[in-house]
Amino acid sequence: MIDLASQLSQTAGAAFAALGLDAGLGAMWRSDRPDLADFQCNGAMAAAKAAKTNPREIAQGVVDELRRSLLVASAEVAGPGFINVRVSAEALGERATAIFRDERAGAPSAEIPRRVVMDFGGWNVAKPMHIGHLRSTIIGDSLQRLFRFMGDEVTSDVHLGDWGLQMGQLINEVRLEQPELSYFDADFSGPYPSVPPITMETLERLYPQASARSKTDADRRDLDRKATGELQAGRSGYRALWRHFCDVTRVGLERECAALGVHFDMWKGESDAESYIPELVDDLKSRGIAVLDEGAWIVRIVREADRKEMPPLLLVNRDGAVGYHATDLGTIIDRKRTIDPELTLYIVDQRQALHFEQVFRAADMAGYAPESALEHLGFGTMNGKDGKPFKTREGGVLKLHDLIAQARDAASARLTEAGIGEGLSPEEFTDIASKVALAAIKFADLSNVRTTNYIFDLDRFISFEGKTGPYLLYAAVRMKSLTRRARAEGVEPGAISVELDAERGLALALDGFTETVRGAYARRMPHILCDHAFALAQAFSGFYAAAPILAEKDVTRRASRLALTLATMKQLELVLGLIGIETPERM
RNA sequence: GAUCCCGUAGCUCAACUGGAUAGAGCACUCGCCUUCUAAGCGAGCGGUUGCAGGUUCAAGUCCUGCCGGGAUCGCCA
Repeated sequence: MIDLASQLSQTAGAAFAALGLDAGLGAMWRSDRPDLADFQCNGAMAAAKAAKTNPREIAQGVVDELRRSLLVASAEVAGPGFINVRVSAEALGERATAIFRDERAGAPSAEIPRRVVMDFGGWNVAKPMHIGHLRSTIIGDSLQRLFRFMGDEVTSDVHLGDWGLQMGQLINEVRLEQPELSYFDADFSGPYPSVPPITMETLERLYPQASARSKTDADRRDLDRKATGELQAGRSGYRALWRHFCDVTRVGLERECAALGVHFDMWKGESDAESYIPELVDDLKSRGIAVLDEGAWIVRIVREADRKEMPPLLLVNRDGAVGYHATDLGTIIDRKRTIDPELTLYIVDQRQALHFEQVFRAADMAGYAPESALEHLGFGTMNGKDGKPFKTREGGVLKLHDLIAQARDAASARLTEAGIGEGLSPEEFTDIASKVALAAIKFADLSNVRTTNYIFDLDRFISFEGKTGPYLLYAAVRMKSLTRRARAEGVEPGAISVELDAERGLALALDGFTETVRGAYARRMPHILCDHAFALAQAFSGFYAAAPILAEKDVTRRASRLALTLATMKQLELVLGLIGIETPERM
């Protein structure tokens, strides 16, 4: 299953090679001048620069070769040495037909499947999921779907923040409010009560309090550090209380995950690295990788080539407690022994870039994992219209739960307004509204380039027109409707032949899926998938408006258009699946 | 202070490894529902890519300086 661009690249590459030049110069891609060409190649100019010859001459040689290809309807040299190619209608029709028959609708597979771990570090115990957490969850989910689709063996780990200072802060905050709890007894050894002494609501209230006090009050901070150290050292009552924090939080997070349609293979946390910490510390100390400095054990990771300051990795602080540097290293050891991944991806806020740089270097120095097998996939933050971290009108953070609820309400209102709800059962109505809402949210977020900050605009997130998730669903639903009708009327699909401009555009869009998937996979960029989905839906909408499909009288042509529709539907559902969007049957 | 990222149409965002006339959506102005879902389609309007230099046949993209915004910089994660 080779896409047109690759086939053309091979032909052009061979022509370059025949001239004694690098075959890679023959790379062709969709032209950004659709008025002039379907595909273009710029290699002649680069080649001429290196060889100090005339680029148009080289280009002409390649063009002569391209013209022999059955794919090519026309090929010519333009401007300083651009090579412009138009593919034949026959080639486009065959390619579209092949996509129609292909289970993967033209998508490539990984050449060598790998074991891949995806770490979604970002959620914390006791903190509710707010819209700031949307990105790691949605981006990570899209990537795990994409990597699996490519054939990799993916293990996703939610990797909760459950082991740091915030645990000591919470313990002390609970102690302030409920000092009578037996968990604080030094000799606590009681059974772990089935009813937690705190609820998620309590935790959500206590956490900001605790954090604020710890920040402003040095004495309190010392107590929090001490409690954290004791928790990590195994103090029984603290462990029991901590376990409650984790359990209560997890129930809430799983609910949000279900609402978002996101799945994790493992619900591990920083604390799961605990058993590896002693040997990790010993190992690094004994090999002289960790050194004592100002009472703390650190790993110096500076390199000569560094231009920026590289603070050392803090392995054990002067109170004997470990932070997330150590737990991340411990987790690397854990994964090495249990999964032995060839690649680990950390889908975590861009602001953690330095942290991961430190951890990766240390892991490499210690021989736990080569730096090349560890990748931090940072993402930008969501800002408000003022460019600062997003706040609600009341000044608080918008909870993910509330965002989803608002989107569902908006979707329900839109469905009712369009009169869709009348013939549907309440269940189906709710299901459709939910799918529309999720599509709106996910697409609005994922269509931004992963690495940059962007402005969160609620209206845009739940809007249903233009370049939005619901637009894509609408296109898919039209295709499904046609499919149902075709089945009912007994119309069969046939070989695709490309006649109209709209059909040509749609066939070219379908062909681009191969490169889309390859690019999104290589760069770990879901927005590339979004762009393709939109371009495909747009091309289909144009086709739908321009050409009768089942209403077409000519039987062969009708069969071709139905096949084109089915191919598009399959590919659109595939790509939507990769960004975590489900399509309803009607809307 | 040091380092890194960002600055593209009124607004929100694209632009693959440097390629041709910088593309979408929203908003605004027109036109299109007696045939397959108008959450749609077609057309128009809208740009000195923050500023000034430089490299190149070619710069939104690379280099230098400046302006504006953000992030990070060992005991919080």
